[in-house]
Amino acid sequence: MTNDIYAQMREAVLTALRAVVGDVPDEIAARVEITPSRDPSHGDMATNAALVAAKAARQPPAKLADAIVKQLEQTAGIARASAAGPGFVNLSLDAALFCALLPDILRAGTAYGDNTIGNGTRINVEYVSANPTGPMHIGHCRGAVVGDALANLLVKSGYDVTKEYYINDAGAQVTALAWAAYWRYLQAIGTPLSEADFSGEVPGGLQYRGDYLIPIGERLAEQYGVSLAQPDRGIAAPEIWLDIVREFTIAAMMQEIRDDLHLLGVEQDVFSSERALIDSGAVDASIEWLQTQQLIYQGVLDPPKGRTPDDWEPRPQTLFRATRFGDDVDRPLRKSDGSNTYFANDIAYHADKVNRGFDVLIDVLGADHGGYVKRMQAAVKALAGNRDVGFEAVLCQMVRVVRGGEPVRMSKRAGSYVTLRDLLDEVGKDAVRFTMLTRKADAQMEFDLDQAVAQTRDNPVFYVQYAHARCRSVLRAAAEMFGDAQVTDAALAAVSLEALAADPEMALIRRLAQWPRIVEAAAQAREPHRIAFFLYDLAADFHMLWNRGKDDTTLRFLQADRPAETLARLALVAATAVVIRSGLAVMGVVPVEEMR
RNA sequence: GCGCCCUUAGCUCAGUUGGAUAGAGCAACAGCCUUCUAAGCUGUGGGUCACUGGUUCGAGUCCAGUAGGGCGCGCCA
Repeated sequence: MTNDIYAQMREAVLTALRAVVGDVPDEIAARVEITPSRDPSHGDMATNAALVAAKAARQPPAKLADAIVKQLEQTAGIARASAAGPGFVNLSLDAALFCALLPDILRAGTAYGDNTIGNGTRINVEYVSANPTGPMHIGHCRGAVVGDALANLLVKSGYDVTKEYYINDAGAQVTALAWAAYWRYLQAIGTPLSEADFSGEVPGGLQYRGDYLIPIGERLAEQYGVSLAQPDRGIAAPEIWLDIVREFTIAAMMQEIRDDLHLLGVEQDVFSSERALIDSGAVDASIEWLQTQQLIYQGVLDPPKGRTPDDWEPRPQTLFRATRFGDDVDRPLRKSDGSNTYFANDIAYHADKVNRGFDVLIDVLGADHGGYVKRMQAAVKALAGNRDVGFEAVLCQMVRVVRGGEPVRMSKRAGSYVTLRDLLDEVGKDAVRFTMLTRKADAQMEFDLDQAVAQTRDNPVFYVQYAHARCRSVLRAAAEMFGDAQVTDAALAAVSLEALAADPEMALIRRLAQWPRIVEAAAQAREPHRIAFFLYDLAADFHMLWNRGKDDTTLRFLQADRPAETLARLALVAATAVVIRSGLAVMGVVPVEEMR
């Protein structure tokens, strides 16, 4: 179990509070917080205990704070306590208490920062879920990275996590895909049809004209010869080829998507197929079940207010009573022609997840699906019955790709980026992942190709990696000095740390001490980007300490004539490297050993 | 017209779930290489947290409204 100084101090403060006011009701205790001080002159951390307890205790906050201070002054590990402002209690801890963290970090390794707030809760994170109608592009990439990092974060916080991909392999889109692949097939066997002629025969016209289907057409030709076409190499009846081509193309696209995800470092546990769900009868079963709950009726929706579409006609549809669960309007499950809507399929899919026993379902979605969240929330509530199943959405805003300040067009022209593969080729997996996590998911972001590979401070990927490389560099040099056995994490966990006292050293240790609470808060808020910002701050603390050695040579890590001091500092360096690795692991980024 | 998200330094963004004097990077200016990597570090200047009210010990953070931007609004997925 992680040694969390903030959690320890919280207990100490609660004990002090009880000593002053007697019993503390749970709802007040829950509001007691320990936060790191922004201003070092306020000590190491502060608590709002007196402020939140004042009303119930019928004492002015400042007076209560004074009483708490008296108690805390007796507490082991607390060097100073003082009341301040409207009733804060500032705490300064013994340096030894902070230093005692380093051996814990070194022994725990990247497990430092793990917590148990998840308490084994079964949680399903669904992300990416791109339609298998083409290669992955940058738009999919952000959701993939955010979802994957979120899953890692939840694992680290003690949740039982399943990472899932929902394949939208049913419906009109994949039929259009099959037609497009069929066109490429006909081309491969030498059809006399022009593209325009062919397109004219396709219901809805030819979509998906990208080159990526050319090899699919060739493989179809290899495997099936001319058997899927008319003798004159024209269009055969769809019954002859549609199912075959559709299955073949979806399988090929999914393989490509999985390859891309693999290159991005994303490995999901479960791939669920919409088509399989439909074929199994699950969709109809879900609708029937909702019917038994009397949550379904035939009705006519009002047109959207103030914006009636030109072709609007009131039509009776099968509707789900989403309003009963907090949605704004009831939502259609069946179109006016009786076929199921996408929402109906999605209900069956989420019912499937509910039935698999998850306690929480998280969908990582593009922001253009934002309007979808309420109805899914309503559906999950209905499907869960008397069980308590949470539904949450993490919305990812658009990414605009720029190079040198100029937007990069999403066209096929040379030098622009269409596919995830191209992005990975230029920037690399680690920079893509890290950069995608340097913004809140629900804020629009600019992905600057130049910045992502720049070796300067304004590229956080580089800056954090550089800090880790510097740590490793020091440890390599130390191994020369002391021998390998002396500078392993295990050996450094046992060294005396009394020599650590300088301000920048203590600042770094205080930062390391915050790691567990950062992980906890990020997991609770479902905000993996906080990890990236923490690592950036941690790297800044380390780079600062490193450079202090320039002004004051006694602050350099390696002191040939003072081995005890050197070993203490090595323990700090090694612990810093551990925490950086721990954070990078959440982000799915590989730490570098040296810069080249 | 309705719903969701957004608006913080010249620019790009954080802001520890309501805490003390709102912080980073870039850009500007002034410094630091006899070193374990200067790919870095230090310092200075820069703010009506879009606006107006409200809630309370306390609001960038919560609520209502206004303005501006993004996304969405039955028979697409």
